[in-house]
Amino acid sequence: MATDPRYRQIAEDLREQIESGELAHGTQLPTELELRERYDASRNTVRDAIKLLIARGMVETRPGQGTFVVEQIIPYVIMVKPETGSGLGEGANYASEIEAGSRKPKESVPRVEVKLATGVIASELQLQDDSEVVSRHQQRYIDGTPYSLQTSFYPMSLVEQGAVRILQAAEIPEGVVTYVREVLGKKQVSWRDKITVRTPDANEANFFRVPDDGRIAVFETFRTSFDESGEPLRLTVTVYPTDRNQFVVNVGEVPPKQQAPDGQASDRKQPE
Amino acid sequence: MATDPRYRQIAEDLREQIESGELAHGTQLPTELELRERYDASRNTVRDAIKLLIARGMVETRPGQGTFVVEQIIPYVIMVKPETGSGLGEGANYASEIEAGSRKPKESVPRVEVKLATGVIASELQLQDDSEVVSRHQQRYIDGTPYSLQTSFYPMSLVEQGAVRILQAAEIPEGVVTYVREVLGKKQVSWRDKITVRTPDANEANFFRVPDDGRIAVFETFRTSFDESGEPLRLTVTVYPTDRNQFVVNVGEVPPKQQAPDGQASDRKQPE
DNA sequence: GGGTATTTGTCCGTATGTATT
DNA sequence: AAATACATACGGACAAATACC
Repeated sequence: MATDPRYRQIAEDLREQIESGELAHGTQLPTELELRERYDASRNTVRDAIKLLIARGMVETRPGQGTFVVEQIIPYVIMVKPETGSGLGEGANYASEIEAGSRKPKESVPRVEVKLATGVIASELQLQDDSEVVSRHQQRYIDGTPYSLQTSFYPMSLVEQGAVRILQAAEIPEGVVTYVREVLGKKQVSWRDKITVRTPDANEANFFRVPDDGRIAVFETFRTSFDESGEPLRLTVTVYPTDRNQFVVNVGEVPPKQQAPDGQASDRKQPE
Repeated sequence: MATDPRYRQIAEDLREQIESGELAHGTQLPTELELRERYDASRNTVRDAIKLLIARGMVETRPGQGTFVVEQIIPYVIMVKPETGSGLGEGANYASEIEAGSRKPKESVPRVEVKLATGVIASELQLQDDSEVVSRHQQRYIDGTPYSLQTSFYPMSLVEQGAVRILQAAEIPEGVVTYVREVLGKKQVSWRDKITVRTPDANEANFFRVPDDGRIAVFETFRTSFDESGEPLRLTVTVYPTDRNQFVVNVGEVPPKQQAPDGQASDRKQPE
């Protein structure tokens, strides 16, 4: 068997030190020059090893300071399906999807635009390509840290039928879904969530304060909501960083979970 | 404003060519030497630009051949919640979670082990640390390509109560859940799914045939199933590559989706 | 604020190895 | 076997960010 390249050997050695706890979370690694001497390799080779650990999300570099083992992140929990009993079709205030606790959600004033539906938007809302839709975009924070970017798309027909407040660039306190139900009698009775993962674009990387080199992916969720007649009411596209979020779906009456800080990932199994 | 480093400028230029369709999916980029001349930069700088595009999942390199724009992948759709009407608690045969069509699922013979529960496993199954659990591990394929790695953990108490076939290293055609219901009368009435994303370990990267540098993440899902008394029956941990899978959750009566190949991601919105 | 030392980031040139055709 | 193209590794120079005095 071929021996691993030098930079992989070095990365492997550092990885073991990190996983064994020898290098604790948040502590600084030896500098590149020290590692260069320790492993008797060139600085560039050491840097290649570090790049590998960065790609695996184990360390981060801070120019002028050094290289550090990343801190553990306690993930936010996103409930896809509300607890049974809380009833469907609320979901206007996203605070309900956040685990209770000391966490304080905050959201920006929506930016409202009228656009032409294309691609996924048209297809999910079952509209012709280039139909008009209203787009409402918000940035959301928890405890001051960027949490998600969300854009909801509504068919323009809702506005034409009288739900004009959808066009207002202001929060709709009772929620758009409640508003549409009150004005038009259209009730959201079901939805489909699609959860995908991709690399963030430059804007998203900037907002979430993650590196813009694609090494931290984002969840992109598509929620298409339907009324009783099966007609799509809206499409909500939400983007979350994968490094601090997880989704939970409850099916049936699930017993409440006693809070455990949820240690590390499971020990994994090898395919023979 | 500071100008971007050369390698980012080059990456940006190539990115635009790819996204504009000038460089179609599957086509070869100019070689490093050609790019070196075109951009009047060193080969190492060109390589840094390509590394950025690799991290973003836009291109791949093949030694001896060249650098290519990655092909579009048509994702598999994983249904988290079965269509209403299909009843809960089947889910033994995972084929049901795959979209119908020409796709042929296949799974390996389970590897069965008795282990001590630790961390998440103990906590999800509400067992003491170091209690015994039965682990059943399988590799699953669709159309011959690696699809997921799955390990289910069962409390040893199920075996002690008489469900001895859980220990057999062979498929249980009717499904373990059905078997447990028939033998012990314990019925799976609910479950909780947790969906997270992380980088694959070496074994997973090898099985899924993705690069082992962490640039393609995996979904790791935890499904904890409960019986009528709220007692955990099993924990199933499944790992899927994020580059070819997506999750769909239906809540309420969702109208069937007319099949559209689901073009590109939504056009994204900028945080002011 | 300024100056200096430390540390990582960028960019270059070169040589050699390995995979593929 | 030869040619091509990417992978690894080295060494060097300077820039940029940070911390400290």
